[in-house]
Amino acid sequence: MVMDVRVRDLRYFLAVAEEQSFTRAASQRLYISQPALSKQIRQLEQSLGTVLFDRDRRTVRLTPAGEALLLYARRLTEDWEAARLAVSEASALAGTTVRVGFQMRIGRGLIPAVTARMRQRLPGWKLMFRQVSWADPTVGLAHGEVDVAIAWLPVPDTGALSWRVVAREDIWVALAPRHRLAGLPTVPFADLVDEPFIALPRTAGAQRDFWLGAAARQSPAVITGEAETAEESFEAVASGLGITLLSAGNAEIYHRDDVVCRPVNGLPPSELAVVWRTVDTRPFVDVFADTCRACARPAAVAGQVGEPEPCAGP
Amino acid sequence: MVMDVRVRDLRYFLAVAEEQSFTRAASQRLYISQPALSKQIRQLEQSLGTVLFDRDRRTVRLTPAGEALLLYARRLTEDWEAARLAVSEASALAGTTVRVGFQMRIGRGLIPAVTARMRQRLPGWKLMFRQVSWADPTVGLAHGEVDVAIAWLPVPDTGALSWRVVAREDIWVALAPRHRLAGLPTVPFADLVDEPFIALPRTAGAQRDFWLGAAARQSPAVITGEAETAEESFEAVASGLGITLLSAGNAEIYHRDDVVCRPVNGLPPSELAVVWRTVDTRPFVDVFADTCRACARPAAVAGQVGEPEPCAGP
DNA sequence: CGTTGTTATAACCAATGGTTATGGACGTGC
DNA sequence: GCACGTCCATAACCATTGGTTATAACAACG
Repeated sequence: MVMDVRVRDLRYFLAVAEEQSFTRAASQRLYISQPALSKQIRQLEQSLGTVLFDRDRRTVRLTPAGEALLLYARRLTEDWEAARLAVSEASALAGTTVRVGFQMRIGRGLIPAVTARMRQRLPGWKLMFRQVSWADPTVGLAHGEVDVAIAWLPVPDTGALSWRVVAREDIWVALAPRHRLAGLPTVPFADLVDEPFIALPRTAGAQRDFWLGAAARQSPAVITGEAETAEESFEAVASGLGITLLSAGNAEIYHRDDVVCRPVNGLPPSELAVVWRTVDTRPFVDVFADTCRACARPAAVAGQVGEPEPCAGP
Repeated sequence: MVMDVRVRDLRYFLAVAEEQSFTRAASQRLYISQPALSKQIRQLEQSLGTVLFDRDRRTVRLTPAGEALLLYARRLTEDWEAARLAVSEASALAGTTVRVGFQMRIGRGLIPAVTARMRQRLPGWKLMFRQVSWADPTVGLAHGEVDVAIAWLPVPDTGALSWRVVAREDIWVALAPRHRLAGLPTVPFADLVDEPFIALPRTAGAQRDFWLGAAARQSPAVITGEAETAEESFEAVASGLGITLLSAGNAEIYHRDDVVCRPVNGLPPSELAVVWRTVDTRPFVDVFADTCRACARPAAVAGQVGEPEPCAGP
């Protein structure tokens, strides 16, 4: 029987070895419960066929077998870290993948069209999609988790990011079916200003404000919950905890029976854009952005020339 | 997010890289289904944030990132193998663990008694138990998987193994509840000779013969199934596929409602022994064997002086 | 056009990895 | 001696992961 260790098992082992305590290693280094750690170490011992720790009620000490594993555990975890770095570098240098960040489902036929176009313009390249939480307003661009992003504006307007609009849509509101406004065909935003809202995380910045309708407010919104993903947001709405704004297209894409979506009057439309780091001169980034724009609906891009526009935030 | 790879993931990756085919790697190298392999490689790619294989309907080729991982994957799998060997050697040399092999549950109060005694005689040592299949008549001793074993005789009588009897028990038979002999208080073996038996694996050798009642047979047994563990054997008996012999103590230990056990007349008793490699001079092996004998029931060891006795095999 | 071979995806179930609750052993302080 | 706190192990339970079979889509070939 070949026992295939997981680097995490080795991290667990190292934590216990260094802390000399299951409880402290679990709670202070690994952030798991003590029984989970006890169980994992026991399994590792059984797989290896030997005891790695001498357990005394007061102390946990490495056995000679445990000492032997200690050296290897350190080496293996370091080697794995080096492997990940090598893979990341090779990927970036060889450039066969475009990593695309997104916060909400893209839909709108955009990705199939872009994928087909990219296949012609950059043969052999692949698109890899990464969902990023609303907590990161740069949609993974700031820390290089992705190469490009498909994001709802506004994104941080510091000049670090550039974008082109690929869709423009009216604002809708998501309500619980029993909400007093659920029966209206259209909802004036004035009727929503005092409603409890489900907000984006604070770190979302201007995006949070936009989706609270800040452009049409004179005072802060009433916030009864925060959500990091659209899924979390809809769950909160369905439970009656609050309401949330969304684009018309997303009202359709995220349709569900336990949430009612209605058009809202009195708010500026929302815009979906392809976003990239301004300093990123890698050719595939341009190709991707151009391709997205070429695949966008004509009405969405009229009048937008790719320059950052003033933020409507408070 | 720290991604903790498992050596098995790397083995999967290496198999695909070398076969250049998911289907062949899955079925011929890894013995898993193709979709499972597809899913695991996809997950590895997502965790690393890059594509490792360019997939074409006809071929699977490594990307540059995949090539980078290839080197590390080989190194990590080799390092892990070296780690396991180092641990095994350290364990054996340092000697803080007695690995005890067994094929059937030991019971009979033996292990608690032995554990307590060993704690006094070898402070700091631990017992680690390994269940070994009936396919290995040496109960893990031949290949060094264990240091000592608690096994039902006969074990291979080549001189390589030594043993001391710790329990002696009459033979019982396990029958399906609806079996024609299930209602008898005691069953003569003559009534069982033509019954279909569940046998031990062929590789079990003399043990297989013993538990088919070879000592009282003139012709081969009728065998309708084989089992590698007691659990498998009982399942087959309960399903009506055949019958099996067992010791009196095990009839009690393995009691279950869907199997009837009855004493058998006409067969020599069975013997449970502590077994070790004759050439194994490590002191803890002697200590363990002595301790087992000291804890055995007096009636079991009368007349047994620890020498290998003639095998009753056919 | 039909057949074959390949990888991906879906639905489902088994196995693994986590949680909280509890137990037993030990040490310390009163 | 008793009460309490600390520590690791175990049990019961649930969520997540890893496997299966079935199926779909696509490309190549005859």
